[in-house]
Amino acid sequence: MTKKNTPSRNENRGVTIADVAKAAGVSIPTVSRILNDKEYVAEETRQRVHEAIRTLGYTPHTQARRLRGGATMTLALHHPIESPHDLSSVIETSYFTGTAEAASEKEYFINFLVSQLTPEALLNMYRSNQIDGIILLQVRMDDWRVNLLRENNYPFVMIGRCADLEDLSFIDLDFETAMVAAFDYLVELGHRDIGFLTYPQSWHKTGLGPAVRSLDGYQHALSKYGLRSCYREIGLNSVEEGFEGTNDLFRENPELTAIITVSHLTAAGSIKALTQHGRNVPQDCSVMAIGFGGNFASVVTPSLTTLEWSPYEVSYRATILMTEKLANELSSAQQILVPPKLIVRESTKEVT
Amino acid sequence: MTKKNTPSRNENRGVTIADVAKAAGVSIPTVSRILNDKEYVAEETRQRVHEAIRTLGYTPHTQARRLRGGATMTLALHHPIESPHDLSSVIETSYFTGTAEAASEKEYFINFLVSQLTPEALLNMYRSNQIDGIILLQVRMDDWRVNLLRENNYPFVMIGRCADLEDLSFIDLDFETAMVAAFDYLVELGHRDIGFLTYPQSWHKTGLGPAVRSLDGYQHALSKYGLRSCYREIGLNSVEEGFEGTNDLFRENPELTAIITVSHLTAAGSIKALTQHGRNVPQDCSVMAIGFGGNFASVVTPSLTTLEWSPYEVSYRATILMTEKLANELSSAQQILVPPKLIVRESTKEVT
DNA sequence: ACGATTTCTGATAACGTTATCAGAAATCAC
DNA sequence: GTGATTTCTGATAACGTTATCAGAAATCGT
Repeated sequence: MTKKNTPSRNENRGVTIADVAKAAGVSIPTVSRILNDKEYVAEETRQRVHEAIRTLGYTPHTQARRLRGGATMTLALHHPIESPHDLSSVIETSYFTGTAEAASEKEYFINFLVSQLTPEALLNMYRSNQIDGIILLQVRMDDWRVNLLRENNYPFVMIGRCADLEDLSFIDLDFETAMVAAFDYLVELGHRDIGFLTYPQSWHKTGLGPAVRSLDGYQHALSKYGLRSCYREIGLNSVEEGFEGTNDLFRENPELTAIITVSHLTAAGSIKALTQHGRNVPQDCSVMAIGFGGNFASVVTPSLTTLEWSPYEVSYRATILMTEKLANELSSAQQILVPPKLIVRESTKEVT
Repeated sequence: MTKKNTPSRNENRGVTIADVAKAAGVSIPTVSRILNDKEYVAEETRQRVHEAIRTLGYTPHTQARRLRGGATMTLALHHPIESPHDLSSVIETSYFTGTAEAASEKEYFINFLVSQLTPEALLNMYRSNQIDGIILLQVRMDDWRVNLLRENNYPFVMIGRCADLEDLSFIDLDFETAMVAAFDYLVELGHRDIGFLTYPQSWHKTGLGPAVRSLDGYQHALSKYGLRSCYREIGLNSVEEGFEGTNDLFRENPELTAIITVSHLTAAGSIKALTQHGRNVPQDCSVMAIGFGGNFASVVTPSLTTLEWSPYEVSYRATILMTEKLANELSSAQQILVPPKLIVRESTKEVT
């Protein structure tokens, strides 16, 4: 077969359903029926075939099943990045594992797309039968992926929301509600002057990032409690932006007793800025961060009170949703909003 | 076909090679030959078939190709964890993307295994033709996965090293050499009393984690420069362990002017401990951390001088290695050692 | 005891591709 | 112009599975 000096890695071509059939003295379709738990098989035959399967160490050929079955049993998870190097956060680990775990439970395979993906390449994934469906990360208001897949009627599920989604399935975070919960907590502690350090309005408008709509939530909360608006937009998710944003906020609003920031790093910058101006956290000013549940919040001093969400949970549920959709188990589009949780740690405190 | 009220998502069953053949007025094998760039096809025919492919929007059926071709064109990346929730570091994002990118370039699919994997399940991945090969993360000295795959003669590649590996392919970090480089740098700055905060000896012995053999490197370096050994073992990778380990070190060795720690978090703990005892970093004591190239090193104050390695690069190269092995492009086992790089930031300084 | 049903089983034909062969057409050598 | 070679093409048979059908054996009702 192969050259003598390059030892073939497949001495035995693998045991097939035909081998099992022969060993058990039955026909191939009978073995197939037993493998797939179809009705109308004699108990005695079943025993004999299972025995043969065990002694031969037979396992069905996945590729053959997929070809015959007409489904690839494979999903993709797509992150819309420019370069794979841009993926440098623990969030992705969490997204990956959540998706992988759900897929594994549903006996699906999962393919992570981290390269630049053209519209043509995306369609090809379906057309060439590489995947049955796709889970889209970081969906924006106007997202070419959504438009394309919708037009072509290919199955997909979104993490995040886009415009015009009445018939689409998605899972997203409900920061609109969560911000009000955060205010419930802070107001209870006596805070009346609460600042917000957030992403630019344009990001909220286009729907970029998970904390989208937290600005809407902030404004709802203000009107609920009749408080004064006081927020500032920062550019990037970084310690520096948090530092400078906080300085800006306080220059014009020295009366603030609490700040909510849009990420952990920003919060770290806030604390740094406050400390430098002689305000201790949380004694002189409380800080609350929006963020995914990593361990960063506990590592910082003081540990951060957060409005937390879990990429693992979100991607897990999105993946289950995708499999249900493919199994036609959904009568209509599912739209799931997950409320982030308030986790109180050391960086918030009642007003003294 | 399907019920009227559940709109089938595959109105057209997909265009096949037969459709192309008919449209171009040739036989199916001819189309196949053109698709696979075989020799002996008339230029005129080729044109006509390509034209048909284009107008029909044909893409070859991946599953059919795999069945016929006898290869799954799929790899797995396995991380030996108890629960997927244990994967909570940015390292994994980097491992994932490196592997995914390499696989994509080589036109392989990649499957991330994050669930608990039994030996039986591992063998089944091969036997049921789900994968052609696997990339093992976190290989230990005595690793059941290696033993099992070796016995069964299934292709795999390791990230990390095990015992008795003369005929095995792996990629690992060369911390033995890197530690000497770190000493070259520190000694140049005038340091003679250099402490090391490292994992327990047992971890080094069993080969757990990427910084394995850094202890050997430390001892090589000491003997190269005739310096005194002074290290302490810590339990976990955490700020607290770094804090306490540093306190321990200094209690018995107050003359230390530099510390090398085994991770970023540990280094953060070290800095905290030193500062609390009135020693400023780097003026009074230098701190150097071993770590993967995330952005944490730059976020800390002072930013950390590190001995850095890239999980992206390591997994990328491991994946390429795996594909080469499967393509029989390797005449012998490849054993690659990647030297971590010394990145000088703010936490080290010459002795004054 | 007899036909009607229920259980069980095996031929056969797909799923969409590629490898192998052999035959037809074109080119070459002389 | 003839035979040998080179190009080109199409039947046919796989790869390993499952769906469909029809036939055989067992069970049932009366």
